[in-house]
Amino acid sequence: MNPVSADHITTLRRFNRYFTRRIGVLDDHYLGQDRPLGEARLLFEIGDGASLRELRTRLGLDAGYLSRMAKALEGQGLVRLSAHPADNRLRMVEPTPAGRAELTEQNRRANAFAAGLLEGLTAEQRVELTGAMATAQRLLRLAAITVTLVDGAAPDARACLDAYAADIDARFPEGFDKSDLVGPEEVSGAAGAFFVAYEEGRPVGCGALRRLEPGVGELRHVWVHRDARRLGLARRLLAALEAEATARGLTLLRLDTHATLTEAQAMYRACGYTEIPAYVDHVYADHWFEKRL
Amino acid sequence: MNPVSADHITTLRRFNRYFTRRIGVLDDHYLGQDRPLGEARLLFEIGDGASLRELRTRLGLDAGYLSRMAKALEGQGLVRLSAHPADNRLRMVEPTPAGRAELTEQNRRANAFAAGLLEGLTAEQRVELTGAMATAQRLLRLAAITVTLVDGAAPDARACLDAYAADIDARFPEGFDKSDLVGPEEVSGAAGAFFVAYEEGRPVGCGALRRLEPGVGELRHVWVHRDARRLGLARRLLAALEAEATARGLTLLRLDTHATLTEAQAMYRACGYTEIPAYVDHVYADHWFEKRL
DNA sequence: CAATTCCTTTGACTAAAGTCAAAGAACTAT
DNA sequence: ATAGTTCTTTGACTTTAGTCAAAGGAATTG
Repeated sequence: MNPVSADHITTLRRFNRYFTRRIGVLDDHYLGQDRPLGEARLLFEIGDGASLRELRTRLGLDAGYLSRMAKALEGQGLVRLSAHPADNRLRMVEPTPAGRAELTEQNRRANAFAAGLLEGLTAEQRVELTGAMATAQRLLRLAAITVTLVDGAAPDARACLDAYAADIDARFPEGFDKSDLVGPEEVSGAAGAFFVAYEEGRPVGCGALRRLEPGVGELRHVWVHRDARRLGLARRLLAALEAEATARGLTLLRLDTHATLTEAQAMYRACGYTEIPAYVDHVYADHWFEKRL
Repeated sequence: MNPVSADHITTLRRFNRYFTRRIGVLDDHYLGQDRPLGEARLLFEIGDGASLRELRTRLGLDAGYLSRMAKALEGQGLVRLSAHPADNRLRMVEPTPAGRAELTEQNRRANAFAAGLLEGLTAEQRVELTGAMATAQRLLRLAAITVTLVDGAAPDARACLDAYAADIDARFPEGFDKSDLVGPEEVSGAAGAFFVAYEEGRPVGCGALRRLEPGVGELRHVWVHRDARRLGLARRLLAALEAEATARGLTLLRLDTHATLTEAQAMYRACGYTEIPAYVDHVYADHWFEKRL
């Protein structure tokens, strides 16, 4: 990793200070106008309903503390507590109509606050500001995503492949059959490698490397979760796969893809892959690429 | 004011939520590693020294609460309390060497945290991210600045003019004499107008409009505080002055400026002012502009 | 089916954050 | 010089946020 310049650190910290002081803190204040911030946040996080367990992990709260806050909200008539239909240990929390009304009001206030911030700007400046925020958020998210080598049989790996299969099943006119996915043994140990991208603990992307023949590898199942697209994550995955291939002494990488996946093809081209004739006959493939490492 | 689009509000709120959750909160956590957050923040805010009164307004704290926290920090040997030399009601707080050491450590941690955030990005992405943050901050600041009409004799107006005079005294090779400033009566009532730009309660810019002759006005002393430059504030001031001139039935605005103030000249040109021959003989003027409203 | 794990509740605390009002010393304006 | 204002301190509180451990019912696992 190249070292981080002091200028960048200063800019980030200055922005952070300014932003949290001016906006973050104020926003919190608006959120919990009449009730403790903890309760207001909890109500917000409950949204359309959730289990206590989910809330506990999402907000990082103590179980006892959460239990009491939920009871307090129930006492105020804002939420209803019930047992989970399938697992009686879990408790479900749902907003009542009064709770929903409060959420709507929270929302209205937050919107008014945001609108107030933008009001002093011209239309072009608003576009510039929101554009800059979107850019910053995209890059902050990308920076927080880690790409790790996992075993091909790991639950996260299989979960990614299932999600991948569901995604392309919906995209290919002919559908997609899961039997076409690589088996765990094809992407483990000497045979290959499997990478999973994690964002805040959840798998949001994957990519597999498989040995085709001596010196030649194949990339398969490069996939990014719908919510994590347009961040530049596919390129990160590709870079990890290529580095792994190089480390394994492979000098040529091949891959096949489907005509409908035009963005994928564009990305492969942009990353130095060139289209080649079919190197293998494959049900779902109609474009083939390779890159010399 | 044109209405704020819902898309912009959504983007801003989404960014706000993501940012405060991911960075703001964490940063606070790092700041107050071994001591209560309140004390850590107070120490940070004390910096190289401040009065309790200043801290109270800056942090918005209760006087009693602040007094106790300051005493707690003193008890830990981190700050020294003393009376203000000129005003014995005020108490000054200064960090001791131990306090400074703690600040340095706070700083180190915050830097490490910021560096960690940027680490996963390539050099170009870091430039893009910090650029976007700088843009966002600039526009958020601009949005928070209000331009108000004040009396030419108001203390804020005179304070701005004094700062303006000091600024250009340092820039003009021949210096600048304060007697050249407009008098309060020239920019009040029917004779003229005076605008002050405020950022979080402090005056950070000004501009004066003076009636020259029927239908013709003159702009004078358009100034922006050093800390508030490059935000686009001068244009805002100009817009306010022009709107006022229009409201007063003026159809032509004139102004003079000095050869050394090249950015000012560029701005006037960009805002539709055209250079004209001298309309008045004036010590500090060697360029003249006008604009038809 | 017994042991273990999971999830929530309850009791018993603590620390931090903040509020309010009274009082007193120091300055300011008239 | 006096009245009013400003700033800080102190006492006496309250609320919020959070921790820890014990306990019990419900699922899971060997």
